[in-house]
Amino acid sequence: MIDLKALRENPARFALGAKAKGVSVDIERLLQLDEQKRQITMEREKLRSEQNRLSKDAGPQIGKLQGQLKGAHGEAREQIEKQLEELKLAPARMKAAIQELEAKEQQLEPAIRDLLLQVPLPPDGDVPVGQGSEGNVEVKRWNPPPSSALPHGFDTGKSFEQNKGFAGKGHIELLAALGLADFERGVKLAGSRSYVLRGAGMRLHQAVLQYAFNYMIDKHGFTPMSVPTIVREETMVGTGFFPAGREQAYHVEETKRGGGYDLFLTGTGEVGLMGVHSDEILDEAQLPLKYVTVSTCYRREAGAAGKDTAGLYRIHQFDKVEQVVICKASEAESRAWHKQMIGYVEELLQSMEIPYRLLQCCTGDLGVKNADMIDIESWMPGRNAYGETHSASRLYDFQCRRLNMRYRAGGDAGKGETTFCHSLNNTVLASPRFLIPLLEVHQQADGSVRVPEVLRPYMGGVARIG
RNA sequence: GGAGAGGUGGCCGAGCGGCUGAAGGCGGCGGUUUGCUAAACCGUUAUACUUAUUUCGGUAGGUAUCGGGGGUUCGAAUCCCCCCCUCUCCGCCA
Repeated sequence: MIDLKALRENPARFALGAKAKGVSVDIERLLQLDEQKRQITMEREKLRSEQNRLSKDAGPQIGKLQGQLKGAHGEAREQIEKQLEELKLAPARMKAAIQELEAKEQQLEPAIRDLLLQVPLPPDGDVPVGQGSEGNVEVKRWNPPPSSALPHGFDTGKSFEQNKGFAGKGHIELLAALGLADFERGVKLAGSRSYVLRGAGMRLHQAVLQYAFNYMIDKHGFTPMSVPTIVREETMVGTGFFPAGREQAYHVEETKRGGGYDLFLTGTGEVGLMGVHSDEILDEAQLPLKYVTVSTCYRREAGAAGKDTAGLYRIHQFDKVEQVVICKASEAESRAWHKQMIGYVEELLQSMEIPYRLLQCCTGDLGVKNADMIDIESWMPGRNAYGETHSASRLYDFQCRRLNMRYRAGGDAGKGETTFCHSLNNTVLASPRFLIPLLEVHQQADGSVRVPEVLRPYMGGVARIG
């Protein structure tokens, strides 16, 4: 959520930002409604203030008279009753007027909130302008140098055969040949875009996840977390996935069964990690919070019908190691963390000798909550193309404002202003999608797949699949 | 699933129709004292929205907030209704 005050002061900035992102939202109307509401609120508060004053003046008298009333009879009683009536008259009249204004406010509120939630965070000035993914800009490319695993290195500018001396297979073919996955039975169980991993396939899946998870904890000091993957609507709204991404989430309709609220399956561990400290005021000294989780992710893939239907690329359920950083409200710090979080992933990919590139996403590809986003794409020989495996976002206070996550300057419950935190997130590793580059790049001429050395401890020492 | 008890400021905890934005304690901050540390004492210490003013750091005012939402009342932390959450006991259970 953006700051409504900032919007009032500089509507053009947000209008341009929305335009650059290709998001249509009626900012003009939002400002009008906000202005209306504030007028009404001011009036109401004025009345209320007056009422409070009257009440304070008349209150003790009323109390006294009511006490006298108990022992009074006849004419004296009538006298007191009359006085009471008079005393109550003025504040009672105000009450009606106040309630009327309150009703008006309550009419305006949902509309304002709906619109406000839709206003995207404007992209940073240095983000290239573009319509969609075709406007993204490659900023870096890394190819593995020669090594024992890849004697000639791997150059994504050349064909697979030129690199490795034989014609490679795609991951679907490899999975089938090595008995690592079973798509038919997956579909039988759970419908399209479902799969079963088996044997070394499942083991490799777990190995990359564990490797990546431990890597963030042991090498970079992230705090390991397990967080809910089935959450309340407030958490989805707070983390910025709703309302815009509502169609992407599986919806568990508990209210239909008599429950008090519905639940939603999360499409990323980010939701749980960011939700942990919602409605909290953290101490400045606690920051930055560096969290990593590994969790199952559920995505409806609505609107992706017909896209990437085969294989492990676009599936409804997968597992992901996700990192988030919650830091102080500082653009410089936010930018520095972004670089670091990307750096961790680069290191990780390099350790597994997977060619990758960094893409600076353009304005049209950012989504409502990001000021800046870098996608990391791994080389997928079967597609003869890079495919997105990671996405690193910088959100400033957009998410923390929605989540009401603040910190107090000056350390342990000390004095100081409260400020919304800044947040960032990045994939560490998502599997089984990541098995695509892993299997395809490391396949051998004999049809087997070499397991990168760093993964072997997680595979019971296995060096080769098949 | 059944039966009970509760949710009050950063934390603990009192209040159970007006004198309460809220006692007391802890913690934090400032000060006094003091070889140092500690202790003692004094002061101070919620958040959001909003208005006016401003030498843009403030200053003065208003409204709201005692889990959330509604209601009763001239007036609600306090009474009533709905919801959410926590705890205890029983049942079921990976």
